[in-house]
Formats: sequence, C-alpha cells, structure tokens
Amino acid sequence: MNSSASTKERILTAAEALFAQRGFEGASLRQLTAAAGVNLAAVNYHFGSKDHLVEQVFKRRLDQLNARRLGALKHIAGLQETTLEDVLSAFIRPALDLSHDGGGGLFMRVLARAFAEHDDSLRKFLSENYGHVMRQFTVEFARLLPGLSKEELYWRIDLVTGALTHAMSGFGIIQRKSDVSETSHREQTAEHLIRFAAAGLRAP
Amino acid sequence: MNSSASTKERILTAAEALFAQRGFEGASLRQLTAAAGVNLAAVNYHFGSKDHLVEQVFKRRLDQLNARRLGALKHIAGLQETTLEDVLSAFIRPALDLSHDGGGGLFMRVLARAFAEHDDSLRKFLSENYGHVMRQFTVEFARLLPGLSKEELYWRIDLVTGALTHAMSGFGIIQRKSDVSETSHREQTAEHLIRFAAAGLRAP
DNA sequence: CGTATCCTCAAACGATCGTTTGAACCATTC
DNA sequence: GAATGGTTCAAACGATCGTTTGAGGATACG
Repeated sequence: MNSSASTKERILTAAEALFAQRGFEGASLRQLTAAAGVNLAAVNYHFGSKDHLVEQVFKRRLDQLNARRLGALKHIAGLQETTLEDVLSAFIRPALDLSHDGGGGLFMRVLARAFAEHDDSLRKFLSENYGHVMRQFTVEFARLLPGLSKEELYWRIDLVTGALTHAMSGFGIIQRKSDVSETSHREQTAEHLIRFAAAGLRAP
Repeated sequence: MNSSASTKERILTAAEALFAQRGFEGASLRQLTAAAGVNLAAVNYHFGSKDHLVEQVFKRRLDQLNARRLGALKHIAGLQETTLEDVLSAFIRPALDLSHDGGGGLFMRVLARAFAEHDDSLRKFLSENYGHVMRQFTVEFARLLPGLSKEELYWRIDLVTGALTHAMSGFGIIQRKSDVSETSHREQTAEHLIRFAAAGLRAP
C-alpha cells in the first residue's frame, strides 16, 4: 500500500508538470510514466483512465487551495472590520502560496489550461469542486460593495478572476528578477494584484 | 487560383472553429478537412504542415485586429484631449468587434488557448505580430498615467490583458441573455471592461 | 492538339496514441 | 509452505495521428 501510494503520488506529480508544459492532450502517458519512473500500465491500474488521472491531478491541489482559501476567509470574518483588501488577500494569497509551495508550482498553469479547455465534463468537475468557494467569496464581496448591482458584481468578479488567473499562471511578461528573493517577489505580486483588483472592484 | 483560395479559406475557417473547440492538439486534420469539405492532403499542400496552418489561422485575424486597434489609436491621437477610457476603448472594442464580426467569433477563444499553450515557437510568432501594437498602447498608457513607475505600469497592463482575454474569450459566467440584442450586449461588455480596467490602472 | 501548371484525390506510410492482457513478483495470512 | 490479493512489468492491441505519394482532373497557353 505504501509503495502503491508512492506510485500514485509520483504519477500525479509528473502528470501535473507535464500537463502544465504540454497540455492534457499533448502529454502522453508514455512521457508521463517515463518521467515518473513507473510502468506505462500503472496509470490505468491506479486511475482507470487518463481522464480520471486529469481529474485527480486537479483534486489533489484544489482540495488544498479550497481549504486554505476558506480558512483565510474564516479568519478575517472574525475580525472587527473587514476591508475589500482583506477578502482579496484571502482569495489571492493561498493561490500564490500554492504556486510556490511543495511542488505545486505548476498547478496554476494547469488550472489556466483547464479554463482554456472548454471540455464540459472537466468544467463540471471544476464547478463542483470550486463553486461553493466562489459563492462564499461572492457573498463577502457583495457585503463590502453594497453599491453594486448583482450583475455588475458578477462582471467584476469575473474580470478579477481573469486577471488573477493570467498573473498566477505566469502568462505575463513579468518575471522574477534574479536579485529579488522568491518570497519578496511573491509578496510584490500579491500587492500588485490586490491593489489592482480592489480598485477595479470599487470602480465608480 | 480562385478555387484554391476558396479551399484555403475553407480550411482556415474550419480550423479556427475546431481549434477553439478542441485545441490545437485535440483537433485532427481529418476532422478539420471533413468539416471544411476538402481533401485530407489539402492542408499539407496549401500550408505545408499543421503547425504552419496554426500560424496562418492566427495571422488572418491578428492582421485584422492589429489594423483596427492601431487605426483606433491613431484616431483618438488626433483628438484634443485623450482620456484613459479612450485608449482602453481603442484597445478593447476592436477585439470585441472581431469576436462578433465576419465569422471571427471564435478567434478570441483560439487566442486564449494560445496564451495557455506555452509553446515557444507560437509565442514567438505572436510576439512578432503583436509586439509593436502593445508597445504603442503602452506608450499611451504611460503618458496618461505619469504617476506610475515602469514596473507598476507593466504589471497593470498585464493584469488588464488577463481580464480582457478572460472576458473576451467567453470563459466567464456572464452570458448574453435572450432578451438583450447582441449589439447592446457587446456595448455593455465594452463598458464593463473599460470601467473596470480604467479603475484598476488608476489604482492609488 | 499538346504541354505545362495548379490542384484534388484515394491510398498508404510509419509513428504514436490510450488501453488491455497475462505472467511475474511480493508481502501477508492461514 | 501454500495460497491470496495487491502491484508491477513487458508486450501487444486496435485506433488514430500528421505526412507523403503518385495518379488523375482541370484550366490556360503555345
């Protein structure tokens, strides 16, 4: 069972990296299993199919991400006064941390690919694992932006999501300079994102 | 030559739709040529390879988009006073129009896929066909936002790009309601985008 | 009419894809 | 020590991929 769990984890990690690099269709099981150092048949044995493997790659990280986001949201809900920046921080920083923690560095890029794939079953899976988190954050945003109509609010949250996904998946031209530590670069990224998003959400 | 151009156009149009729907790797030449009603070998005859076809799909629309964006930018440069909203409009509206005009409705989705693919040759191609337009808009943004450092400005333009790409490629949850005409929906989209982006760019 | 040029077509090429198979291995249990 | 259930392995399966080939059709020019 231990060696099995290790094989599964090795597959998941190699899959995450290869999916980020080559896409879900572009990464073959042969490249993937070779990178993981396991037998080709191990994917179908442990995951049933390549599609199920894709889902599990998402599940492993989304569970982390959702838990951290909700934890951060709960934490600031206990404060006396919450600002828009606090809620944005609870939304953004867990994702940034995941981008740099424990090997999850490539996951946001995989997530961005999933946005680009309009595959319905994958979108349904994401919405089921993601929907309730977004709904809770939407409630908080609505509370802090009472002047916005529901439609306006949805629009702006959608645009914030686009900006964050873009930035967090490393599409952008902004790269960390060699004389800046990773920690401080992450902090700068978070500040830029929060400042921009807060201003956009507060737009007159 | 006429029937040849027609074959090429049919391939380009079918490719654009299939690339948007299934991705560059996911769309096969057999599906593609069947949808276009042409022979399988026609792609390699007219375009040399699938990769070159991908480039030409981009080139056909990017040439339109770049021309319209630069035209709009030139137009407002002639005005006495230019606002941030004017420049954003010159940047956003041509893309929105392209999303609804002359069969280019799926192109922005293809473009978003290209952002997700980190394929270097494709990125290089895009940067060569896209770079000078972005540079011109950056100059205008810098002029209208004199308080921002270069780094801040790049960051914010990058975030604006992310928000626009996300919105224009139809990722978002916002869909046109049946009681709203396409024209007015496009206008509303443009207004939301411009308002949000302008506020984000002006963030303190 | 003959030739040249461009284009289309069916067929096949080798490569690679996701998946399945059945034997071998290895720890645990009786 | 024989049997069991979970796991790994090399090998093969049929399907599909992008690309190439060579024959044939179509049109224009001499």
